[in-house]
Amino acid sequence: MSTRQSGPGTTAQHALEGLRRAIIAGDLRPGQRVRQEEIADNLGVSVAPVREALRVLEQEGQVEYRPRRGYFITELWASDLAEIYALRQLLEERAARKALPTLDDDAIERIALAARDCAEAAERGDVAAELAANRRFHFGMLESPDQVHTMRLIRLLWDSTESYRALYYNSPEERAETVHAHDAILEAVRRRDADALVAELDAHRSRALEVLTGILDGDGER
Amino acid sequence: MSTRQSGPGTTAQHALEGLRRAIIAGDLRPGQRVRQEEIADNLGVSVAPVREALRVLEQEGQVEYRPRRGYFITELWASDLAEIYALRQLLEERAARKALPTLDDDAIERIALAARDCAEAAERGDVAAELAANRRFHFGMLESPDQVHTMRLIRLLWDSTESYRALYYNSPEERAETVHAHDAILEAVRRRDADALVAELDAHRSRALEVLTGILDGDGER
DNA sequence: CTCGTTTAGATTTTCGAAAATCGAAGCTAT
DNA sequence: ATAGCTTCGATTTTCGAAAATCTAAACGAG
Repeated sequence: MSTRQSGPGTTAQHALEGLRRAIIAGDLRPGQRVRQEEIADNLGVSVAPVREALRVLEQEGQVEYRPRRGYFITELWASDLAEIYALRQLLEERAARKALPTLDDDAIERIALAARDCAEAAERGDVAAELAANRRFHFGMLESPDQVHTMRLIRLLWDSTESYRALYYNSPEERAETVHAHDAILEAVRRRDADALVAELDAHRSRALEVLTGILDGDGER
Repeated sequence: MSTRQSGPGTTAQHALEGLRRAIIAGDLRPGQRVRQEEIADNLGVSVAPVREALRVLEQEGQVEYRPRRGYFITELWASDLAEIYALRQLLEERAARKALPTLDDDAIERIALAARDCAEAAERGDVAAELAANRRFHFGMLESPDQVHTMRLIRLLWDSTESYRALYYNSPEERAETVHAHDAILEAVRRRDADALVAELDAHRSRALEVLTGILDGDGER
C-alpha cells in the first residue's frame, strides 16, 4: 500500500515513518530480522532511503546492526526498561522543574488539548494516535528553549521504548488509568506545583514500568 | 589519500571514521556545509555510504540536517556546552558510583594504561591519540554491564562535543593540566573513594568547560 | 534603484543493477 | 556417522547515473 509521490518530506523520512509504524503496529517484532528489500517494496521505494532510516533507528536503539548480517529489531528485557525508566526519571524531573515556570497559558492549553486527544484515542482504541497524543502531552510540559540537549536525550529514551509503550496501551485498563494520571499531572501543572508535578510524573512512570515488567516476565521470558 | 579495500569493516564505517577524523582535525569546521561528493571522492567511495555515516553523525548531534539542503557541521555555543556538561555531570556521577565497586584489578590496570597513553600523546602533541586515550580512561571507569543505556547517553554527549574537546587539547597548558587531573582521579579510583572520585571528575569537567567557554566567547561570538 | 522572476549550475536524493558476503544444505573422505 | 569442505540461493552492500531540488546570478519591469 501507500502511494509514493514527492511530498514535503524526503523518501528517507517516508521510510522512517513507515518503519516506525510497522514497529508500533507489531509487524516488526523484537528480535526479528529486517529484510531491507521487503520494506522497500512495501513502501514503494528503493533500499537506499530504507537503509538511511535504519541507521537512524539504530542510533535510537530501536534496531541493532550487525555488519553484513543486517538489522534486527531490538529486544528489551525488564532490566533494560528499568534502567531506561530510571534515566527518564532523572532527566524528566530536571526538565520539568526548568520548564514549569516558563509555561504560558497558551502552552498549558496545548497540553490540555493533547490530554483530550489522548483520552479520545484511548476510547477509540487507536493505539498509534494515543502514542502520538501522549507524546505531545508529556513533551509539551518539558520542552523549553534552553534545554534542547536534555530534550534530545529524553526523546531518545522515549524512542527506544516506543514499541513497548504500544504494548502497554493495548490494555484497556491501562488506557483508562492513563487518562486519570494525565488529569492529575495537568492539575499540578495548572497549580504550578513543581513537587506535585514531579511526584505525579514519577507515579505515572512507575505504574507503566510495573505493568510492562509484568507483561515481559509473563511471556517474553528469553 | 586513503587506499580503499574491503577490510574488516564496511565502507560506511570507513566513511564514518573518515568524517570523524576530518571533524576532529578541523578540516570540517562548525557551521560549514558538508559536500557529500567531495567527502566520497576523498575517501574513494560513493556517496551512499557517506550519507549513511552522516545519518549517524546527525543522531549524535555532530551534524545538522536540512532536507534537500544538506548536512552542516553543528555549531555549539557556550550555553550548549554548559548544558551538555551539566548533563554529563548528572549521568557520569550515577555511572561512576555504580561502576566503582565492580572494578577489578584488571580494569584498574586498563584505566592506568589509558592514563599513560593519554600523557604520552599529550607530550607528543598528538591530539587525535589523546582524545582516544582520554576516552578509554574515562569510559573505563564508568562502563558496567548493567548500565548500557546510561553509557549510551554518556557516549552520545561525548560524541557531540568531540570537536570542541579537540579544541581544548590544542592548548599545551591544558594538556598538562589534564595529566594531573587524571592522576587525582586514578588515585580516587584506587582508594575506592566514590565521593572523592565524583568530586575530582566534577573539577576536571568544570575546568574544561571554563576553558572552552573562554575560547568560544573569545572568537566564536556569532 | 529595488524587487520579483527566470535561468543555469551545483548539489542532493533516489533508483536499479552489479558486486560482495553470509548461512544453510549437500557432498565427500575418514 | 561425523567433521570439514563446497556450492548455491538469499541478502546485504556498494556503485554510477538519472531525476529532483536548491542557490545564486542574470535579467527585466515598475
